[in-house]
Amino acid sequence: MTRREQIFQTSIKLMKNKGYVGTSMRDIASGMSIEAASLYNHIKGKEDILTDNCFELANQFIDSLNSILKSDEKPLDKLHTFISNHVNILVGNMDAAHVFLYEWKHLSEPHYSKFLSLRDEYERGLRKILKDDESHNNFENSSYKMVVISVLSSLNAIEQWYKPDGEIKVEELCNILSQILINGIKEL
Amino acid sequence: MTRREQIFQTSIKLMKNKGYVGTSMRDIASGMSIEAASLYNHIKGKEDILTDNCFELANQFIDSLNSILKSDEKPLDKLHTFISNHVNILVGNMDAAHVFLYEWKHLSEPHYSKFLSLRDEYERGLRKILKDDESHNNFENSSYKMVVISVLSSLNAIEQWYKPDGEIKVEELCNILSQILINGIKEL
DNA sequence: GCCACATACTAACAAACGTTAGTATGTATG
DNA sequence: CATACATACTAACGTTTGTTAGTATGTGGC
Repeated sequence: MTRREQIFQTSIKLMKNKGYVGTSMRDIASGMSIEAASLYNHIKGKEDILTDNCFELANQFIDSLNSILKSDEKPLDKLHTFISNHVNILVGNMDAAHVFLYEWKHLSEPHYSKFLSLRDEYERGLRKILKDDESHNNFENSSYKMVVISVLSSLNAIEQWYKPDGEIKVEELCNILSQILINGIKEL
Repeated sequence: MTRREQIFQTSIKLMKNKGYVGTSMRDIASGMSIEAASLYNHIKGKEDILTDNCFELANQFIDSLNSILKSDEKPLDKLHTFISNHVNILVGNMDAAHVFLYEWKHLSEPHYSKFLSLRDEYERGLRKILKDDESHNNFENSSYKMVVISVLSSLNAIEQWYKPDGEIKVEELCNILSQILINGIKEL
């Protein structure tokens, strides 16, 4: 791992607890046992950290989406793959995911707008996957946004409680979440 | 509305966009067209704003929970009431809800710990309501935390997209969300 | 042995931060 | 008229912020 990557990792961990704005360059430096000024040998500035982290994850999500959209799976299988990919990206980057989810609003332009448009693209992708699944094609149009965001929120909540080293394995996690989302809490 | 309440309202609106740490006393003052020092005639300090906001909402949620727990509704009806109450509190305080949900981590002790314990109490309450409903009493124990957080996350996500003046009424919102959560997206 | 590079340091900068002290002004109550 | 209160101001404080400039040290390749 390069020094730059070490800095990112340290920063993300701190920002998860104290937020992007609440984490100072001196906090980060201190976490690496160096001086704040030394950080600038490896990164251009503080926002580098946020920007890189947010788009690194955003691209993973978008890549996953695109590979699903152009696959020839059946609609319901696409939904399962979507859930599984989403969960795996989250679980594979627990700290980074938190910052990605809750600190992106501190991006400055043009990154802010770019990020929002990627997020929109992802939500429209999930919407398409849901619409193509004819086993529940009787949503009202105005309900889709609600459904899409509910599903994503439930998935993203993993970051709040999942322990990668705990007793629940990732595949199991995907299965249970698919169950809850598709069949509801009634039938688990 | 007292001057103090006006300050809170202005602050919450700013903090929704720029976060608690990212919103300065001068930002707030500027939003009210006064000087930063003048704010201190009405509040003790910056953290007053966050603390008051977080516990105002937390108490609303806890009050709702307690009235449900001691009611004699049937379990499934309790769940519906829980969802309805939760949604109504959120919708009745859209800006405040955002700050409540995402900025509480900047509370300092002892508020931070107190807040966490209220949150825990609320989650345990929902868990009890779910467990009492025998129409789906076959959860594994380790799944309950997941279910509770999934439900709450879906409900809390309302704050991200719901427009109180839009075409969807609050009762309708509660009904659709109950459907999605209880029966899953499959059967809507 | 020399050069390039990665890595770190000290010192300092201007700006922004939350907050305090002291004071002025209007308005309502007695 | 006097007193109290709400509300606002200017000025300043000590601290923290992100960042830059300039310099030192070690390590690997030619």
